[in-house]
Amino acid sequence: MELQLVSEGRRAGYAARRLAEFAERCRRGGLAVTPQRLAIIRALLSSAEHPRADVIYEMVRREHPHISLATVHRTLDTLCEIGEARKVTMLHDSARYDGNVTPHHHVICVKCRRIRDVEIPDVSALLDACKEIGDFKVLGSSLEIHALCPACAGRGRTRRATQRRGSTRGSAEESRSRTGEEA
Amino acid sequence: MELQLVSEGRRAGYAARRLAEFAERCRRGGLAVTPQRLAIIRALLSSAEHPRADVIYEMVRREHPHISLATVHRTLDTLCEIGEARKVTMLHDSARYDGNVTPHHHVICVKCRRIRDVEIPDVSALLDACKEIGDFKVLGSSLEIHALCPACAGRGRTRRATQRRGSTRGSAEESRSRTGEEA
DNA sequence: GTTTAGATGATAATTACTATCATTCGATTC
DNA sequence: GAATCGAATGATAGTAATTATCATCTAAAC
Ligand SMILES: [Mn+2]
Ligand SMILES: [Mn+2]
Ligand SMILES: [Zn+2]
Ligand SMILES: [Zn+2]
Repeated sequence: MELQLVSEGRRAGYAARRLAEFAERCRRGGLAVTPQRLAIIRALLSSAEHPRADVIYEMVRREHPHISLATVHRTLDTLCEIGEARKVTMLHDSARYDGNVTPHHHVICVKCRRIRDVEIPDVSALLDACKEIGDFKVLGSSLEIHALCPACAGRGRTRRATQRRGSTRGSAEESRSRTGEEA
Repeated sequence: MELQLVSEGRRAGYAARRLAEFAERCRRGGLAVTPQRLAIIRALLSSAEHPRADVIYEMVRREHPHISLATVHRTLDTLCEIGEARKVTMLHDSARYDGNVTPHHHVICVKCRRIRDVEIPDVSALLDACKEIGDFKVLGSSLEIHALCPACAGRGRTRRATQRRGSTRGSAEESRSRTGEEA
């Protein structure tokens, strides 16, 4: 199979549609439509680069020279919470190490960040067969499956954590998941 | 298809084999076999948790109370460099945001961290059909395809960066990839 | 226009590394 | 087994990327 990058045209069309509906979606979600929020979502949607917060900051600063970097961080986080944006990986805040260097994939609990190995021959085969995508030379791949672990799925309304850095840390479940040891 | 977690038995067997060959592999790679390195790889291979550096530190400290956290960070990094360990994601050092909230996947350049969208219907279909893996309830997924972008693939021996946090930053290529703007 | 809950800006604090450097030690050589 | 020496380690300072705090401001409702 021949995999393709998403074209800039498709991306831009999608972005334009999202942007048009943004204010309405904010109001529906009970969020104020501020110039800062508009500028930030516009910057994010204008880029195919999956930018970092500091990059968004630099972009937005041209139109809003007084905006605070903290506002950019906060707003991007808020956008993720209301489903207007996402992070490319949910494991961006600290390195998780793996002694298994064979190709494999991971299930990650979105609440406690417990990670377990999965093997998915179909996906691995598909990707092994694919040596390039667009003009990128493929080296390998890793699938991150978002899930709820048994502990977090069972009566999950405790701690509707916002998944901010550290916001879920310190709970019994969390610390168990962070010991790194077998039961 | 019924996806399964990798069983603890299989994991432990693999870990035992890796550990047995570790000293030899170090020597072959020109690395000294120190008690700290042995303790760290043993801790990593004893866990199915994909632990963070601080978790490894706590585990190792029981046997080596004088070990430094810096040594743990350094050693884990070294282990990754010689292929004895890996990180679960290569995007762990800062958040990358995405305004495209439809399910899709990403190609990531391992050198400059440029990220582009990819759609892979086969993978998405496979995962959509799968509601649980072991006792984890699946919510979604995201495939991270490691690759070389056109810019980095063309005469790539410049900066054989060790992929440490920031070690590749500041290059022309890198800063271009971090502007988040279209050409 | 007034009210007010939520948003912002300035800035301090925190987390997770990363760099520096004096000291120690594993491996090789004798 | 002792000498040698460059790599490895520990202690600690420094940095980057958030995250928290709080006084001030403002969008939205009335
Ligand atoms: Mn793994
Ligand atoms: Mn994307
Ligand atoms: Zn969980
Ligand atoms: Zn690149």
